[in-house]
Amino acid sequence: IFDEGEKLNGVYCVRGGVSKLAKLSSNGKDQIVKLASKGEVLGDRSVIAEESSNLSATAVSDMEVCFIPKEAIVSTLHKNPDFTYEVLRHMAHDLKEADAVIVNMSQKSVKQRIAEALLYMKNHFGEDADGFLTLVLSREDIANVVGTATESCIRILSEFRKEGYIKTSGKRMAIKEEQKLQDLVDGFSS
Amino acid sequence: IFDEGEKLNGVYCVRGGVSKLAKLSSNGKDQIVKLASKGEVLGDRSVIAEESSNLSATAVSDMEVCFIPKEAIVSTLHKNPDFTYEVLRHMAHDLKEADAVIVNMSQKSVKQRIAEALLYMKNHFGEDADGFLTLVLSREDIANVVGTATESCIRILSEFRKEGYIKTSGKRMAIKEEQKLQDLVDGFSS
DNA sequence: TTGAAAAGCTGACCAAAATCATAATTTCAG
DNA sequence: CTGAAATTATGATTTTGGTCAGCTTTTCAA
Repeated sequence: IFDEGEKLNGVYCVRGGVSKLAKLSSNGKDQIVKLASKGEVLGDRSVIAEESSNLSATAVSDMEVCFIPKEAIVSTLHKNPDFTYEVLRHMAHDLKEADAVIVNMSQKSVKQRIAEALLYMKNHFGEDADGFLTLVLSREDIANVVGTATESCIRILSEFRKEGYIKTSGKRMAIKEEQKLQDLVDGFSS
Repeated sequence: IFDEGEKLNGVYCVRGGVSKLAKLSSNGKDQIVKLASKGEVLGDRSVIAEESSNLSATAVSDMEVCFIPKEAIVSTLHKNPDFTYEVLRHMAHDLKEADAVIVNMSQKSVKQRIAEALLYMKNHFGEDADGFLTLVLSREDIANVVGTATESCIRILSEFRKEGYIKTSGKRMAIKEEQKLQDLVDGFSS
């Protein structure tokens, strides 16, 4: 949808499908910073801060997006203080979430972060009739979400499968023992 | 100044000195999310998002702060759209910085992150006449900034000292070879 | 001034995770 | 359907960094 460093002249509103927002690190690996789905807006930070994008946005599944030009946003922000205030509240909330992510990244183990990512996928994107997660990500994408090597991610998912916490079918995954994963995240057992 | 979970009824404006904003992780360790100095505002996110604080703010050095009650902020935000817009721009910028921190945390080694922290301390807080960093942090605080164990932090700083990149005098530190540290951060050599 | 507490330092050891290598499986275009 | 490419899987090895333990130095209050 757009690339890192690109100058955006508008924002994208997600109508359907899922997009990953990633940032390239100096060692060449992508770090996925956010997964955006229906109702979420991409590029708002860059347009508001009047800087070029710090992230790239890529479709994970087929997507429908609509474009809102920069001028429309900026003029609404100036004309409608209530709107601005709401955007502000939203950003303040995002910032607090970002703090939580920073703490997770630096203090939790890869296993805990993967368990957390699975729960996040379930809670934010749901599961289908068979109990499989609606959002299908490659192991590599999951690894990039939690900031680890693809192999480590695969290994830990295999372990979860052997423990019976999840089941897999191709790249589709289903959570069988949500509580066990939650315990892992919370640091019970190990 | 205030604690995590506390309900703030105003923001604090830093007049002088330095404050650390930290978040307690589930394993009991503090993660320092931000160092705030003169001109910066503490607690703005929580007041704007109308949530209780997700961070604790602690003085690192003697500080002078002034308090601005919540009502004053909120009413100004509603009355003065330009002010709101500026706050919004500022937050959008902070969010982009937070993304960068997330990438650093997950993709860079402890050594790289410590080197980066030293450069950050120099660039944001300056150095005195003798070339020592103005901001004096304990090894433990530095470890909490980069998200590592205190011992690892000490070990790596010792290494930097032996390599001649920095010199130390008590807990005061001076950067001798800025370029070498920068090369480390950028991933040249190792 | 002194003695206890805090901070800094160092070594030994261990666990977590990255890397390298290679194989099996799945996906998909033609 | 079929073969190449991508993805998933797993083993072996190495590196990084955390933990534990003991020690020295600094700081600071009584």
